[in-house]
Amino acid sequence: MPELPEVAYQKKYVDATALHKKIVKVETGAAKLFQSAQKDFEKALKNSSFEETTQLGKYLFLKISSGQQLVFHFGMTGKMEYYQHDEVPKHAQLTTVFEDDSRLSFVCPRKFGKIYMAEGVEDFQKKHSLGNHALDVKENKFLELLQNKKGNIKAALTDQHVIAGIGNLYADEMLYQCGIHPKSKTENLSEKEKKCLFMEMGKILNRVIKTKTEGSKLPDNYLSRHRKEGKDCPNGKGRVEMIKVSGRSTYFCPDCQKEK
DNA sequence: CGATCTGTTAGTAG
DNA sequence: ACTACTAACAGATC
Repeated sequence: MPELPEVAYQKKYVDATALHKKIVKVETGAAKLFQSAQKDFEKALKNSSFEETTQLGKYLFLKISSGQQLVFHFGMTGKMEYYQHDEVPKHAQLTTVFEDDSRLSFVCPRKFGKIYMAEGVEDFQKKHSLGNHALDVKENKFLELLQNKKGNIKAALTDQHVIAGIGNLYADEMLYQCGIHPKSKTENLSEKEKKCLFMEMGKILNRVIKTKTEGSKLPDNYLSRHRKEGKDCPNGKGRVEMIKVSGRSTYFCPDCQKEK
């Protein structure tokens, strides 16, 4: 569940289900996800409650009564599950049992996720030198960030130290919508192209958040809906191709996106 | 069976 | 110091 829109959905989910309930019991799963001792998490969470949530890129913060922040990174397969029964879901890595006997689990089958305890959001951001939340970045700042980036544009867009929240899927979408080849050097992009990327970043992320919350579909002219080799490009004549860029599978239309 | 998947990070080499 | 590429992590799904 990993890029910014999916995490936004998880935030809404937690807000709607798990706030302000006293935690009476804590259960932990695979040790490798925990970035400090599991005992410390149990100690901090027990008899506390979740007060509010904050999102920064692909990270979700749950503030507990002490002011500390429980932080989740969803890896590739993490998600939150709230439920009333006492059968713990498969691959639950952290489960908090509330006073009313309902539960919230962080479920993560592939165990690529991470769980931290932080003193504050800004503190955490600094410590991990994360960029700002993609939807909070202003156009000027966006242009400035791309100004001195070497390498291909896709790597720059998905670099969490530059901007937090864009992953493989929506980077491809942004590049497709702007007709930019994913291997184009960032320094070769025109002002117009960079401004297009900025605009599409906001448009796409907000659009995806909306579809996740409403359960609706993305527009047909989105590449995400044709993300398979050989599929017809929604714009016309091209066919979708898959290449590796910075080690990641990258889908694009060679007809709409020419390399620079 | 093998290929693929929305992510990060350590290691290596330049 | 920065940049670029690779492997590794682990399970589900097609």
